[in-house]
Amino acid sequence: MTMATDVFGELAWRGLVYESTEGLREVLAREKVTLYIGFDPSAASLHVGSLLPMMALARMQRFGHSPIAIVGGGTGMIGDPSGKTAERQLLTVDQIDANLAGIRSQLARVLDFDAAANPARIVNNADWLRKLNLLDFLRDTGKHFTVNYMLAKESVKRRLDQEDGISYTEFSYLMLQSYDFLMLYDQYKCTLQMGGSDQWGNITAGCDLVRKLRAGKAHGLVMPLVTTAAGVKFGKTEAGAVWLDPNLTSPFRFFQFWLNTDDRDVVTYLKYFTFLVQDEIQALEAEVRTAPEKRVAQRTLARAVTAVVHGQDAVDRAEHASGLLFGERISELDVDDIIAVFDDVPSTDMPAALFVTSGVAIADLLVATKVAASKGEAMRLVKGGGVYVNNRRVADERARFTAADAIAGRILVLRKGARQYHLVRIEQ
RNA sequence: GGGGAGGUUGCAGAGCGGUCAAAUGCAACAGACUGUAAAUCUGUCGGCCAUGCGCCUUCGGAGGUUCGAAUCCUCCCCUCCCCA
Repeated sequence: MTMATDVFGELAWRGLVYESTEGLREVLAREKVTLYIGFDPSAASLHVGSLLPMMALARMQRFGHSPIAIVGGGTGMIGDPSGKTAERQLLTVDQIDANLAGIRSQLARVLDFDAAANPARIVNNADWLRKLNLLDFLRDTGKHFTVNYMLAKESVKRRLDQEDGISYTEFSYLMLQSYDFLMLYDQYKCTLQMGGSDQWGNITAGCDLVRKLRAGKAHGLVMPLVTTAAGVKFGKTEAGAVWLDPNLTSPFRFFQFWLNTDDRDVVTYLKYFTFLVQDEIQALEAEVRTAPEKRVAQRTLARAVTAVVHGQDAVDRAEHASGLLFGERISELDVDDIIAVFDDVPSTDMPAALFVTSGVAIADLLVATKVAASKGEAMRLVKGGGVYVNNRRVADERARFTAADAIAGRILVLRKGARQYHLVRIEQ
């Protein structure tokens, strides 16, 4: 048996079922449902954390269910207090609309909108929330929420204990999210909401609302939070969050992020973030045990995820670049090849006039490219042996570089630490 | 309205007239080891010039006392706690 025969079983062996409502498993086995997951529109791009729900929608669709991605253009204006310790910065309508467009295209990478029987949909809850009338809302929906219940919510309780408290705005979030569920139930017969484990309270509240107002049975399923064995926040690197937008996180860095996955996490991530089946993952798990240094599981993970998000071309280029960067001598490479390899890597153009006679000091180079925040820091880095030019360690913190040091007189490859690269192009 | 505690370098948290760019922990960055992993160990961790034990800007804000203040005084702003 290489694949669970029912979605619920499939999700379960992948470790994606953190909690679910009674009877969901049977419902999913019996009928095709419409389900939804909400995505946060507070940025113009999703990051790797959102990959888990994205993949979840795709998995559901593969089993014949109809996925809806709801982008919270309405609720995004409010801000979900779940998992937040501080009040959110409110976004303007324009910002949110701009963000929606970006997110939409990213979701489109894993969802099939043209499937005949169960097409995926993306909806914006602003369509109904923005035109909501306060009095009607309070009478029809608000009546079904007791403040007692809302106060008991974990996310609210935590904020109540805090000095800053919680605003009425964010306090209302629960009702709005529940209202979304109700609207989707009405419009698309949507009977299942999924999300991260922090959404459990919001989701069950929605189920209750559907039951009270429509006498319908709605379900919820939440997935675990993605953790790292090392205890750091998932999806962060030295350079910050790992985004799905290639302009924010280059495919090369994206690929590298996955490739650098901890041995202890890699099997979990294969289950979470790829479509690989049980047999394949088990084989990789064995590989991690017997030959961890080969990093086969990490490589497979990086390939699979990068292919889904950026396409096979990006995978090929990232692997090619990785091979060159971590393998051969850079200075032996062809300039055009280097420029191609470093296509993804941040770069800075500097006028040729600077590179004549005495040249540019390494510290100035590091500051100009923002590899170091200050000259003092740059000096320290070099002194500590953490700076490389053209893959050669810079030994002297007062070293200067001229066009003669550049590859073909045009390119200096700066590197900080093991793998943070920056390309300096000398303008001709 | 009354009483009390406090705001310190990313966070937490010492310092309470000079030896304070400010202990310690965490985070972060670099190095060693290694498998582009983890753990561990080492170093760094305001800025500038340069390499002197130099200069500049920092300890909620504005003034003041002093040869000298994060440390004392005055006023202001903000937070928390207790009482009403």
